[in-house]
Amino acid sequence: MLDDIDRRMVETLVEDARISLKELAQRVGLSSPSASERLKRLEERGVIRGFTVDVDPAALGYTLQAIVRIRPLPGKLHVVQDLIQQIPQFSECDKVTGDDCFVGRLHIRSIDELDTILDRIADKAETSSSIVKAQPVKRRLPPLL
Amino acid sequence: MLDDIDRRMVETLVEDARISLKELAQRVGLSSPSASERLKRLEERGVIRGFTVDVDPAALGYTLQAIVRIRPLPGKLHVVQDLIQQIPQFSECDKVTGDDCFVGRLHIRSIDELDTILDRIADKAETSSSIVKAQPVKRRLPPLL
DNA sequence: TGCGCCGGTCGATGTCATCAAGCATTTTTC
DNA sequence: GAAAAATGCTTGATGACATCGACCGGCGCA
Repeated sequence: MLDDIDRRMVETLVEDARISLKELAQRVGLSSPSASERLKRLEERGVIRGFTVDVDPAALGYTLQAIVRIRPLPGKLHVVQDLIQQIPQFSECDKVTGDDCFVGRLHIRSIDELDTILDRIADKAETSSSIVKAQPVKRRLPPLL
Repeated sequence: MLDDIDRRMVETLVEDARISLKELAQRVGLSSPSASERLKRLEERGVIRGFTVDVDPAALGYTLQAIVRIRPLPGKLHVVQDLIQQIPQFSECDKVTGDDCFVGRLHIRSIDELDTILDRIADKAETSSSIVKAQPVKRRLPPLL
C-alpha cells in the first residue's frame, strides 16, 4: 500500500509539514521532482488528506478539556447532534454504538464554562463528563503498513 | 491574545499549511516579511505547536475506529498505561477523572483486530468499547478568542 | 517636543519549485 | 522471447519564492 519511501515521507511531514520539497527529498533519498510527484500521488490516493497546523488550545486560554458522553432522550437524536455541531467548543465528536450515542471532546476555559455548555444539552440528553487529567498518548499515526 | 490578522493566519493555515508565505500574506493583507514575522511569533508563543499532515487512516486500511474506555484493576494503573502507549493502534489516549481512568481511540482493520488488542488488556483492566459509526464533528479548532 | 520601539513596506539576493527532456528498468503484448 | 509501452527516476534551465537589510510611520512615554 505504501512503500518505504512513502512511509518516510509521511513520517517526515507529520513532524514538519512546512519543510521544503528539497529537504524532504534528500531526507528520503530522492530528487525534488520525484518527491514532488510522490507527494502529489499520496494526496490523490487520499492517504494525505491535507496539511494543517497544530494549535495548542491551552495557549488560547482553553486550559481544560473534557470527554463528554451524550445519550439523547427518545426522539431527540437529531436535535442533539445539531446542537453539538453548533457548539464550537466541541473540537471533535463521534457517533458511536452503544447506549452513549455520542462521544465528544470539549475545550473549555473553566468548569463554569463546562456547566454552561452542558446546560444547553441537559433537557435533550443525559451527559456524562470526564475531565482530562493527562494525555498519555498524544495524537499519533497508526502503523503505516 | 490573538488579533484579527493572527486569527486569519491560523485559520488559513489550518486549511492548508503548505501554502506559500506570499499567498498567506496576501490573504491576510500583509507583505511576506510581515507574515513571516507573525508566523514566527505565533510559534514562539506556543499558539502554533507545529505543522503536520492529515493522514486518512481509512486509506491505510484502518476502516474501523473504536472509542475504548479502560478501567485498570487495582494496582494495575501504570502497567495498563504503559501497555496502551505500546499499542500503536491507539492514536490517542487521555487519562480522565471518574471510574473510567483512560479513554482512547483505536484504529483497526477488523473487529478481529479489536478483539486481539483488547485481549492484551483484558487481564489488567475492564474495558468498554464503542465502534465509531460517524463523525458529526470532524477535528476543528475551538473559537479563537 | 523629542526619543525609542514596534510593526510595517520595499527592493535585492540567493534558494527553491517546477518543467521538459532523457534514461534505465519493468511490464505488457503479440 | 522480443518489441513496445509504461514507470519512476535524474539533470539542468527558468521563474517564483523566502529572506535579509534598509528604511519609514505611528504610538507610548519621559
